Amino acid sequence: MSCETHTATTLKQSGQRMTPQRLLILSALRHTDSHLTAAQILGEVKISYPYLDISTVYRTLNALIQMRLVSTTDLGRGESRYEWIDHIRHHHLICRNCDQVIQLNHVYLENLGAEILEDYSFQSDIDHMAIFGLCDTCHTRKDSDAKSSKTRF
Amino acid sequence: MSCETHTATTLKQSGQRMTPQRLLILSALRHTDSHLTAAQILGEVKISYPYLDISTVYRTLNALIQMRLVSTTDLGRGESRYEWIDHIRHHHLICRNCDQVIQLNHVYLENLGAEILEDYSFQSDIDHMAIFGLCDTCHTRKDSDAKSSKTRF
DNA sequence: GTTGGTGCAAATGATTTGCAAAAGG
DNA sequence: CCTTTTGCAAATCATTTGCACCAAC
Repeated sequence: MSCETHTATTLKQSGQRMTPQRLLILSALRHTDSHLTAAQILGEVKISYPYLDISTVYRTLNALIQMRLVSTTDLGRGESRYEWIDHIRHHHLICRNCDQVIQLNHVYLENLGAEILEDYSFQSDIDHMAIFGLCDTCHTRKDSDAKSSKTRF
Repeated sequence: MSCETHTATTLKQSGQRMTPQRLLILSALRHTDSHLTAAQILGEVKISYPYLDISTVYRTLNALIQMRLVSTTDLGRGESRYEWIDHIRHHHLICRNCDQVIQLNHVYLENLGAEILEDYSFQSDIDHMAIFGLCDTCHTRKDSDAKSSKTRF
């Protein structure tokens, strides 16, 4: 409840309105511990409210992003994923072979932003990064394939 | 020349062919020091060979990516950019306000890959990352706007 | 009763695919 | 020759937009 109230207030401050559709989209985002695509959110909400349109999902998401209540991550392949900003700060390791997503603790990137700021005067959005690569399983498998497996890093 | 020969050899090893189209696409990628979108490559090559089709560009790029001769970076907004892997290893700081791109020296990410490998057994592709944020100019301007500017990092 | 939000349908823009003709090795 | 690559056109897929109607406040 507190969260909905908070969102409603933030919306109001931006001169926007709280609607049942927005409440449902918001709820879908909060009741998952992973990222969701716009299509997934649509599917989720349609269970209880079948009239929802995908365009409303996008419009709502963009509004929430503007207000910094939701974050987007582009996990490649042209599909963006959306996540409620409420969680512990974390990042993602995404296997480019099996698409597995591993959560990466924030400590690994803690200093990076500070260093970049100091040297480049650039304010990095290192809240929520996506790092691609190969997971252990896929890496091992590729090695045994004994192809031209150059070790990177 | 040496580069084209190298590419031709790599192609041959993968059971693929060297065609004039591929040579032109390759050349377009090598004669720029920045990233190019598929459309930009098409435009570039069309100057000398107007029959080239966008689908050929994509097919060629994917072949080159498979062979690890080209890298892709998704700079957001659904457009991928492609770059010849030949350069000094570097990364990009992209201002989400003015779209300015700053090159980031690789040293800043040197340890990250090693740490992640050690702790998560995940082989990161940290060859070429895109970090979003606000450049100095835009950050300063936003501050003076005196909005809800939370400092991140 | 304004103004902003919604659903619908159609547009957009990047990327992919089916297919017959053309070209590489 | 045999197989891959190409150009073209049409198909996808995610996302956006115009518009008339509807609902917050």
